[in-house]
Amino acid sequence: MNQREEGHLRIGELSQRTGISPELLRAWERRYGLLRPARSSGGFRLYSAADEARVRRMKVHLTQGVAAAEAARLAQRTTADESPTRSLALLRSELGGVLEAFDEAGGHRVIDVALDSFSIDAVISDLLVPYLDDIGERWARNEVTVAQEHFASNLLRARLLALGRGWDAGYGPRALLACPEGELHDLGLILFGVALARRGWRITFLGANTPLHTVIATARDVRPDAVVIAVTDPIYLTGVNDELAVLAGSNQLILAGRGTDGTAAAVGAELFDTDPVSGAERLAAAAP
Amino acid sequence: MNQREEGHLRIGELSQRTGISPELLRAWERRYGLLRPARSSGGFRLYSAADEARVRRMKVHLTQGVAAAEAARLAQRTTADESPTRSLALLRSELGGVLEAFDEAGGHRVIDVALDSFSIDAVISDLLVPYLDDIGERWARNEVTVAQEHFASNLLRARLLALGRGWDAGYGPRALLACPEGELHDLGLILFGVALARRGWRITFLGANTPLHTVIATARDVRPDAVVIAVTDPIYLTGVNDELAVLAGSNQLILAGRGTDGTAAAVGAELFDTDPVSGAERLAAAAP
Amino acid sequence: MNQREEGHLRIGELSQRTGISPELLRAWERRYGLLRPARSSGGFRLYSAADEARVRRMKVHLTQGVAAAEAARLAQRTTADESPTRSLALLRSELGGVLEAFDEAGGHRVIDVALDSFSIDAVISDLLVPYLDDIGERWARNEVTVAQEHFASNLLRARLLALGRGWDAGYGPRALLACPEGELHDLGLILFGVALARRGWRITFLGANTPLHTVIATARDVRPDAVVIAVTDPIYLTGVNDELAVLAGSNQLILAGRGTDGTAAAVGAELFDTDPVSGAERLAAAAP
DNA sequence: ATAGGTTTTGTCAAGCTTTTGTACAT
DNA sequence: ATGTACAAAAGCTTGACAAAACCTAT
Repeated sequence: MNQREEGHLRIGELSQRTGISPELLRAWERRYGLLRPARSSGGFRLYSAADEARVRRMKVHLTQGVAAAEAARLAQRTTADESPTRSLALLRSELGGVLEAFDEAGGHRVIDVALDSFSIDAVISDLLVPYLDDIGERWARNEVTVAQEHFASNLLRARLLALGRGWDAGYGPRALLACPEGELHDLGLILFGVALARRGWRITFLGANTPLHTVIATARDVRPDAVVIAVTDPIYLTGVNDELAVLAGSNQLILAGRGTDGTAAAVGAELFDTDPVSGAERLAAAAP
Repeated sequence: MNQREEGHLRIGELSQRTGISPELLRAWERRYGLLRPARSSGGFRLYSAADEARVRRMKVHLTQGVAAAEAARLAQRTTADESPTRSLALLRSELGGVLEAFDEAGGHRVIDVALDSFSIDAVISDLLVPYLDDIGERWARNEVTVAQEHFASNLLRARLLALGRGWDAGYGPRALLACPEGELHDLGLILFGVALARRGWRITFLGANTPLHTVIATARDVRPDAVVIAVTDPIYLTGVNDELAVLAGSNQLILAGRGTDGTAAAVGAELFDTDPVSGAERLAAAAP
Repeated sequence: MNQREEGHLRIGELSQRTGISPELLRAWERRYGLLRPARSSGGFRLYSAADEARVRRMKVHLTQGVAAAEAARLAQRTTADESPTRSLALLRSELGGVLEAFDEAGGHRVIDVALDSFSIDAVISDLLVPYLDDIGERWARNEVTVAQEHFASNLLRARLLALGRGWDAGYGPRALLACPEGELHDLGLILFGVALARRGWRITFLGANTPLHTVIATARDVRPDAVVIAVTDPIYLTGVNDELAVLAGSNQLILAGRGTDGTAAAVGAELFDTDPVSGAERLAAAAP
């Protein structure tokens, strides 16, 4: 919902659409704060679709005999808790249920609902990352088979890579993404890529199990603005400090994953050990 | 993008095509940067097809009452903004904007984004069906021209039939799909076919304006597990009760479309008056 | 170019045929270089059939309102790239070119073109399999970096998994697909899955690097009609004969990949060592 | 609800240049 | 056939204008 509230209407059009006079619309804004229009450079009010909806609700309440001040409160409140059908927490457990039963259609359905109701950032942070953490833990406790984990990963990977299609297009800065040799789990890296692409970066994706020397060569080739190396376990960074240092020498190098602080300090890389969305946000905020 | 990136039109021709005066086109360029034409060696403006599409989108927004400055912003955004995921509701209004501006590339782009981000079921239920309902209503209110409706229908039909490619193959039960004589709108039927094919059924598609005796003959031939007759208006079912009864006698017959309950009861058919995806789900759930 | 360079028309005749005055034809030649007639010994212009076609295209563009200078450019250009369909062989080298340059958009474009003009089976057999073989060989000869191979694989995997979306739905027999532990290349397996799904089978996909004991457990769970284990190298089948035998005991087991004949014979599995499409066809033909 | 001032936006005009079909002289 | 000339049509830029729509404050 961070998005640009669009469809900017001027007061005359809103008046026509809703049947409320401009004067009254201004009065409702002043008296009850019902509307909070943007302004044009010259000062004209510019209303969003949400504003229009609020006015309509206000009208409904008025015709039901509610007093204006109260009607305005109701009209606003409804906006606030216009909470999408199901919470992401709920969807997370649903996702686990269907994926671990090898139910492909069910998996896609849950993701459809999530993407339609929430921003991608939210879906990543509050559905996918928690679910992946969760399945990882349960796998460690032997509550989930490798097959279930594979099935879930493959479905999610397919879905996320489809979301990422075209992430190399545009004009923004470019990031080169890879997991080092041995590291086979690239879902976190994909999540990071999707979140970063949302912020206007272009992504060149090398994926799991990529020897660092080839990352170095590719970096020379595509000249990225940042190189991101992600691991799920610091073990995959043993013995590659030299190569990391080379990368850090000629690029902004980011190490993502828990337990990588030591290595990051040693080779002169930045450390990102939080969730993918925060990481993407942090990188984008410091953009060139 | 190898396509006619050019097709350079001069301002008079663009004016004729779009119905916007040359002066105004220049003003929009100067004031909002809506157009960025190339120039001939002598300084004449040379507009591309993308420019033309942008002008058309601008017009659409203007007729919807959006102020010129904002309309220009919206008209530009859809082309420029490759942003990955939006909600299906948002995509719906974008789809309307581009299709009603006769912007073919834009239409495909919106559908691409939708299919990348959501499953086909969701795209049908929450993007295409609502959009078709919407354009139907606005057509009834004379807010959309026949040409716009035709353009949109044809683009969507082509796209959906491509999705349906190969829907006759496989192992599942078979459905025979047709609209009766006089009924020219088969998009709903195609949507139903796509949703049903995704559930493993094989589809034999006869399409719009098919006399029922032809359907009867075909049903004898291919022996479908279900025959689906869809209409947008019950008027197309007048005077064919006998033929429908024949169909219902030897097949599972389904009538789809609002206002068909009377006929369905009279001839012994099942009534499906909800959206295509639910209908397909219902039929598939009751599978042989 | 060797073509009937003849048909030599003089300017009067060309004028009559095209309805363009001789003066104007000469003007177009002088001003835009639209025509490049041969000359008779006496200096008369002698036009070829290509010239005539160019004039006709020029006329078409003019009636569409394109300015003369631009119409001439278009009329000439269209001649040049009049290559409607490219062969899959040609597309293969294009695909290599773009993917190995880390050009994501280009990769998708090539695949779009291929899928637009050819069946999925053909695209698999004559574009993707040959390309993957090719890149494999060049990788072995160190002509391709690991990064290039990873980039290409990830893009193709994303695209193919998108094609496979929903492959678990329907009524057909079910196949359980996996690569054994250690085997990280699952693209061939995905190709097989796509080809099989096109034939009405349902797919449960476990993907690369899946220990066989978990495949056994999953097979008990989802009761597939066939289990497909694919490798790129028989080395990944060492030491798992017992588990394969268990699988073969309670399922139709298929081993896919070159060099697996020994193992297949030993454990009682079927051997598929041809391309994915033939394999899928063979399995589907012997369907329950 | 009105008054008095501002912004937005479509339109027009003046003076000059480019484009393009046709005509004419050699 | 060639080259030049020409004039109508179409465009360009700058600047300005006025009606409609909107603002705030009373």
